[in-house]
Amino acid sequence: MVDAAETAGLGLTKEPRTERGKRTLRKLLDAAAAEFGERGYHDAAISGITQRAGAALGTFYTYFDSKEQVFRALVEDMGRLTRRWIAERVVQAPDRIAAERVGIEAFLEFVRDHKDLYRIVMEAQFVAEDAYRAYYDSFAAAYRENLAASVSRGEIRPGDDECRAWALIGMSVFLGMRYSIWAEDRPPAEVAATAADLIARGLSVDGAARG
Amino acid sequence: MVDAAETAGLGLTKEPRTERGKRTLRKLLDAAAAEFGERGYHDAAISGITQRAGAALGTFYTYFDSKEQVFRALVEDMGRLTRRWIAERVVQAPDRIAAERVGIEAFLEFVRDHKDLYRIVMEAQFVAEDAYRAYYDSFAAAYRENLAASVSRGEIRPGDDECRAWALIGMSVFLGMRYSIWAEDRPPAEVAATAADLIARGLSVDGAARG
DNA sequence: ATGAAACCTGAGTCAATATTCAGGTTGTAA
DNA sequence: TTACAACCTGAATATTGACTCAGGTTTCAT
Repeated sequence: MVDAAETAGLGLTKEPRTERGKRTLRKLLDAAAAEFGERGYHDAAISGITQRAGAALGTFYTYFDSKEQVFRALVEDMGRLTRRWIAERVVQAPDRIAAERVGIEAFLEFVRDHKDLYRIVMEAQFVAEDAYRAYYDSFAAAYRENLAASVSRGEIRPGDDECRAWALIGMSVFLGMRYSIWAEDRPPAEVAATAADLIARGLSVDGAARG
Repeated sequence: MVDAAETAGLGLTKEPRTERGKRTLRKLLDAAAAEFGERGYHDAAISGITQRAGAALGTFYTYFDSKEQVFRALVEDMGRLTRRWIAERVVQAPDRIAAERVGIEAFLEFVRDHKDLYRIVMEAQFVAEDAYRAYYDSFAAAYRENLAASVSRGEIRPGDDECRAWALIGMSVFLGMRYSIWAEDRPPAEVAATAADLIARGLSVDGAARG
C-alpha cells in the first residue's frame, strides 16, 4: 500500500486540490499497486486499476498521463519506503556486522509485507530501466558509504567497497526473492543469521585462509 | 546466439525435416534472441523477428506455436549454455574457495558475451515465471550440492547450504548486472577477486569475529 | 446561497500486432 | 522426371487495450 498521508513527490503532473481528489488519487495508487503486482505491467489494464479503485476509466487520466507514469511513481515510492524502513532499524546496530544482520532481516520482512510493490520494482528493469537503476544506484551508494565508514572505524577489513556493496545487495535481493516472494518457508531471522555469518566470516574454516 | 548445431530439446512442437528447414529455424532462433534482447518481450514483434531472419511472417508459425513458446525455448537454451560454460571452468579449481572465484569470473565473462540471452533470462521472471524458477532452482540445487561436498571435505565451515547457495547466486547475478550488462567498467577478474575474498573471509577484521 | 473550478463518467477512437490461411515454391525419394 | 511432403509467403483477420472527450456532478471559497 502507498502511504496514505503522502502523494507528493511521486512525479505526478496533476496534484488533487480537494479532499475528494486526494482520496481518489490514493485509491488509484493502491489499486495500481495491486493490479501491477498481481498481473505484471503488460497484463495490467487501466480498466483493471479503475475497477479496483471503484472509479471510472477516465478518472485515471485526471491524475496520470500514462500507464508508465503511474508505474514509475510506484517504483519511486517503493524506494523511499524501503530505505526508510531499513535505515530506521539499522541505525540501532552497534557495528557494521550487526547492521548487516539487522538490515537483511528488515529487508526480508519488508518484502513479505510489500510483495506487490516489490514485484513492481523488479519488473521496472524492463519497463522503466532508468527508474530501476536509480533505485539500486541509490542503495549501492549508501551501502558503499557505510562500508567505507566502517573500514575507517576499523570494524571491517578494507576492500573494494563498490563491488562489495553490489555483491551484498545481490545477496539480499535473491534471499528476498526466494524466502519472501516465492515461499515463506524460513523465518527471516534464520535466513538473515546465515547470511550475516557468511558476510562476517566467509566460508573459510579459519580466518587465515587464502582465497 | 543459439548454438548452431543444436535445436533439439528446446521444447519445440515442429522440428524441421530438411536442411533448409533447419537453417530457417536457426535463423529464427537467433533473430528472436536479438529481438527479445534488444526490445524486451512485449515490445518485441514477431514481424521484427522474421524481418531480422529474412523470412516471411507466417514462417515463424511453421516452427513455433506462439511468441511465448520461442521465448521459453531461449530461456532453456540459456540455462544449458550457462551451466556448461561455468562447469567446464570450475572443475579445474583445486578447492571450493578457488572455485568461487573462477565461477564468478566465468559467469561475468559469459554474461558479457551473451547480453541478449541474459536479459531474456531476467525478463522470464515476468513472462514465464516457471521457466525462470526452474533456471535458478537448478543452479541453487547444484550449488548446494557443491557446498555440502566441500563441507564434508573440510574445505569450508558447515552452515545452511541452501541459504548460502541463494545468497551466493544473488551476489553473482547482481555483479553480472552491474559489471557486465550496465557497464563494463571493471575487468571480470578484478570483480571476481573482490567477491571471492568476501566469500572466503567475510568482512571481519579477524577470523574470530562474531556476527 | 452560488458559481467557477475541480472532479468524475464511460462510450468511442485508434493503433498495434499476434495469429491464421489459402495458395505458391522447393526439396527429395523413387 | 514426377509427385508428394515440406516449406514459405504475406495479406487479411480479430482482438486488445491505451487514451480522448464532451458533458454531467460535486466541492468550497466567498
